[in-house]
Amino acid sequence: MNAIENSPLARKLMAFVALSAGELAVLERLHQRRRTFAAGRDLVHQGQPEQAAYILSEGWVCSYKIQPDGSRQIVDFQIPGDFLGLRSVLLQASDHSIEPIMQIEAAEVLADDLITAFAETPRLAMAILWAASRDEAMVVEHLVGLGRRDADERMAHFLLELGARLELVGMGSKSGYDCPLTQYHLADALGLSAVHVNRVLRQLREDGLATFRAGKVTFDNYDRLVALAEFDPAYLDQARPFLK
Amino acid sequence: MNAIENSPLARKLMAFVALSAGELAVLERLHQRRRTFAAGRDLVHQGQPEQAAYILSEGWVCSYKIQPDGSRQIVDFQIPGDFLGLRSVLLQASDHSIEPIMQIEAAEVLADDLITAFAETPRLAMAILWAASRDEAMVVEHLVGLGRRDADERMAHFLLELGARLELVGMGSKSGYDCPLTQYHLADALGLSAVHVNRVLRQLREDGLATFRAGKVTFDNYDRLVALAEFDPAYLDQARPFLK
DNA sequence: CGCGCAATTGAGAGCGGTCAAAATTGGTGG
DNA sequence: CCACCAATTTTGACCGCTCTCAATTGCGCG
Repeated sequence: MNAIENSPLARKLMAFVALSAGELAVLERLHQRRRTFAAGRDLVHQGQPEQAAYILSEGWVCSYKIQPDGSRQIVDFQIPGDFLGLRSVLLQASDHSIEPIMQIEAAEVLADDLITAFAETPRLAMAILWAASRDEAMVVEHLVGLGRRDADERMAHFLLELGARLELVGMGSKSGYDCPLTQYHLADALGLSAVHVNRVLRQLREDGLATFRAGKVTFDNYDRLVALAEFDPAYLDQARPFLK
Repeated sequence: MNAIENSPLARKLMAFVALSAGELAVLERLHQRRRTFAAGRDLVHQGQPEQAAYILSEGWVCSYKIQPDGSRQIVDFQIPGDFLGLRSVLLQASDHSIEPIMQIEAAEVLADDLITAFAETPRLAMAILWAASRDEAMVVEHLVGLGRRDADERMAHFLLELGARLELVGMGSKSGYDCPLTQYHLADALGLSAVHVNRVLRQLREDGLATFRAGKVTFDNYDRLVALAEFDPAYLDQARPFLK
């Protein structure tokens, strides 16, 4: 039986707080209303008023903004266990779009259900707020990368961050992970051209650091990659369950 | 008498919700514990556990991250009426540093006081969450700029955003505003070198778009500047008090 | 008056962009 | 199983934006 505690979200939250059976039950309740979305069809579109949030249980999505000139900047990717559109539940129109990279499964979460759950289980609320704040820290780190890292470091850092996130939900390790992104996705996320992304990937591969190929990322030399990226996962704050 | 409703924070929040006398009184209570900080002395330092948040009432500060190689990326600036360290009140160690750009005045806000205030006045809580979400949207827009705008557009967009924010608290207009930043601040925020910032500013000045000089920003041609930056202030969400 | 910081300007180099084309891959239907 | 098409990946040539290095100027303050 694949109980709730093996869901990606529960795995992630339990890295932060140990959740009781009761809290897990509340979490499970939030997972009703399962829905499926096709690749490429926007879940949320820039400018729309937003109503519900989602818990992503299968597949990857990306959040992005389109510029007037048509170029796209991906703000971040969400993987299983991540919330979608959490911040905008309470608030105004969405300022960005959300697109599934592949067919995904997500549980719709109504604002009221979330508020009820928070009231019942403060520790669960803490854990979810922790996750939200971690998402924010990732956006900030992304911003820093765009401002202050060159293309190689950016790519290395990106691959490592994604690996660390996936590891937390049991979908990756220090040797690598499955990755459905195209080089265009990488380009739009890293503020590079797709052509240059390709060159950077070749460089990493030829230097024996990492391989991005056929939907798989392989860390050929994890430590040297960390050194290149100056990757310090402190901002991910996933080293310690500190509320036992 | 300079009542609470003329404080920068109240002015800003009232662009979002009309606050009652009672709500304003609660807001005023949060402004006890006034403190002064000198320029250049970090309020919060990267990696420290953080305890309190602040409401900035006078002066400017910047939030930044230092890279291992010593370079600095400024994530955003805070102006009067902004919260400092709000997100990290509930949570772990700060992932960034906060430094006053000049001598500032700020009111320390304890987590408990904030929670009490939220419980008493849900509308005030809504307004503060709106402000927090607006801050996040600004970080995202900043990220987009670093990824997808060239130096001129970036600078133009930055000057316009700051102008719009200052206008909301009564410290700026479409003709310009006082700005205590150095060109090094601009460089660290925009992901450019200080040298290039200088060239970009000269360009804007010579093109008759905007002048940055002697602590003042002057919009010489607001509309053309907006066009260059493709500045769409929708993400600032400050067009409408929609909860009367 | 002189020190230090901020602003300014010039010259040269390089990272990453654009344009263009070819090779590879995966999916689809005959 | 094979042929074909679209999407993705790969590579080369050239260009330009922005960086670095270096020097100079301007300004506020002791």
